[in-house]
Amino acid sequence: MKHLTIGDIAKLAGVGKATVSRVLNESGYVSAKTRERVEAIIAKNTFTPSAAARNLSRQESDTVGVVIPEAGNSFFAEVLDGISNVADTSDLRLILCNSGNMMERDLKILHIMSQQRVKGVIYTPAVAYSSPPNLAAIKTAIERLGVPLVLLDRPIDNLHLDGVFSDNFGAARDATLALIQAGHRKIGIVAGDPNLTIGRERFRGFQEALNLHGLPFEKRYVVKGMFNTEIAYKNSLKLLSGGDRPSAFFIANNLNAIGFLKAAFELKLKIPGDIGCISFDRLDYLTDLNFPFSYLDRDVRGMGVEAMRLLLAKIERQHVARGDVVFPSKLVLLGSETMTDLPTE
Amino acid sequence: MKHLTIGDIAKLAGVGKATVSRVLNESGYVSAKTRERVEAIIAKNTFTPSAAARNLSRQESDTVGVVIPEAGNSFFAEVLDGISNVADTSDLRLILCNSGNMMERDLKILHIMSQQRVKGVIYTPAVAYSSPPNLAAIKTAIERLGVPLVLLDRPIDNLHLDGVFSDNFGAARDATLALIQAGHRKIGIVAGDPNLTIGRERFRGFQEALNLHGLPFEKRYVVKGMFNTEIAYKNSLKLLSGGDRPSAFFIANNLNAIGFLKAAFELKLKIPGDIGCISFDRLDYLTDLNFPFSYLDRDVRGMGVEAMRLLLAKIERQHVARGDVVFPSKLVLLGSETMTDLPTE
DNA sequence: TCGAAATATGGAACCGTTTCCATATATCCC
DNA sequence: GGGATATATGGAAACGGTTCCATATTTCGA
Repeated sequence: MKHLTIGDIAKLAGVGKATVSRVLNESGYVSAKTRERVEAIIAKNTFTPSAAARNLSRQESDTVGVVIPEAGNSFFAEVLDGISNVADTSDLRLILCNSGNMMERDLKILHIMSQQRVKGVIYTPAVAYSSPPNLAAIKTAIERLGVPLVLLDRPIDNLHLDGVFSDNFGAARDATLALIQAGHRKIGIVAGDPNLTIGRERFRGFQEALNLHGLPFEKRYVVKGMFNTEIAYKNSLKLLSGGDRPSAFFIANNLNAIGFLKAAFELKLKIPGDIGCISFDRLDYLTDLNFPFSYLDRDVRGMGVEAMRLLLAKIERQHVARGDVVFPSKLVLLGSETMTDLPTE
Repeated sequence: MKHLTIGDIAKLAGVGKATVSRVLNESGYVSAKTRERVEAIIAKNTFTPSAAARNLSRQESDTVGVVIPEAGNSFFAEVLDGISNVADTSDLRLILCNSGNMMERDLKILHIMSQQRVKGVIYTPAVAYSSPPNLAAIKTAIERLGVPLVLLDRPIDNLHLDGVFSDNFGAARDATLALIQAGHRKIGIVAGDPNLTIGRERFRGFQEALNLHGLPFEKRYVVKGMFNTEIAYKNSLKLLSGGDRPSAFFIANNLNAIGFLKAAFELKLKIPGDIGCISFDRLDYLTDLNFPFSYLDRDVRGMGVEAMRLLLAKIERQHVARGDVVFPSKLVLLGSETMTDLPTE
């Protein structure tokens, strides 16, 4: 299955390659007669121009790179939906890479994107690159890329890059305040990944709320969830089945919430009643079903759309004013944060 | 940000372009001394070879295309996770396109894939292409593509193409039989999209089960779900709130199930008890939480992995024996299919 | 009617690789 | 030591487009 080339078409139409190129791109001068003849030949002969040749010649590609850490995570699926829709209307191709939350793959992927000469990259880093050598590595990888880059959801420590983020600190604080408001005094957290800034920020927000009310921070009420359902489940089970457990939890994300809920249900704990909770991000199907579970709501698909728009702006005007987009989180209280029993103290 | 070329490296190292190319690809003869010198130059100077140039020269690309109908659907997110992991280990790039279940975009996307000169395509069609003109259109689009193609989940009517599928008919039949087994006699269906073969097959399987037991097929017990949560919700609400409703439903997929459950919950119907049901595919978070909802289980991620493997096999040996892979569906009965009241007849 | 400007077209260089081929040198076996 | 063979290397021709430039023709205004 050999492909016809622009030269073949030119020969068939009895014109020069340049003319065929002009017809294809609707650029420059071409007489109506010639245009029609060339178009007829193309239609009859199944000609598909090679993107590689075009990209090489034009010294630019028609693709943007998308790097996500977990393709299976519904959060990123929804983000991707937003991204792909904007890409489609802008006639851009998407090269998708999945880091699996592994730093080494992250770095390798950026190198791949560079080889592909993408016009820009939307990037959710696998880790926060906190340690100096790692930071240096990611920094040079991004510099070598040499094209606009937009971070999505996760910042990189000590390296300011534009992106679409959330107010993780504030939202976590507000959620925790809502628990306090509801009467809880012994409050725990199903914490996220401390290797990620968003994990640490949500943790800080949680602590801040305790501070504001002079409540003590108890290390034993911290469940390591790691933004992972399985880990959150196991560790929640441990704390919840012990004698001394908090009356409420702030849960750092949706995956943690599922793990936590699984443990709670397994122990026949009632929510609310035995235990109150609020989680960061909605719980997909559960929320669709009006399951009375309180959460911090974000427009996830919108974040994808906005990331792509920001990237396009940066691609067009090479020096767009530095602008983070911070998406608001709206606290949606459906009852799971409440306390059935009055506080005992 | 100009990129260095192989020629620049060659000049710096005092060798020919061909030699640099040999070093990069570890092909042909290169003396150890020369190799080291070239590698040193490359390391020092940040050289990233252009994929476009390589592809053009080699007359083949390093990418495969993935066409999915809904990036936001968790089913495809999980499939994509499987696909991307295999692609990663095979050092292939993924070009992702999202048809949004629209036929026209489907066709346009295949054309894009052709321009990209992908090595192969994993393709979930937006529709079944049942009408002759549409069938002709998709047929020529695929022929023009001229590379191996693997269908995923959805066949194309009257055009046999290899792919990774499920036994939709048999699984739907067995699920419905399980409802009958549980004592139900008035059984409805929340049907899928009749524009899709999988929608029709699941419908047929449902009818077959009724037939096997001499139960009448009642058109008024059919809820049009269209594999869409919102539509399934609205139409379920209509039937469920009426006076004459079935005691059980076979639900054609996960999105339909969410819509159906939302309606049932809203009407305070208890499952099981007031109503029994089984759905095709698991309900993500709900299933994770051991929600007692019966479903037909498939290894979704595995389907993605298998599709990619099949594609790779076809790419390597151009004429791999025609082989569909049919993934089994396992019926997982957790109670929602049961009947609390004994049948009245 | 003439010259400038607009329109139309094709040749050829170029984009950055790979790969074929020719040539040169090193190695080896008898 | 000499011819066959293995090793090493670079020049040059692809690959399939785009675009600059030169040239030819047409249009148009004064």
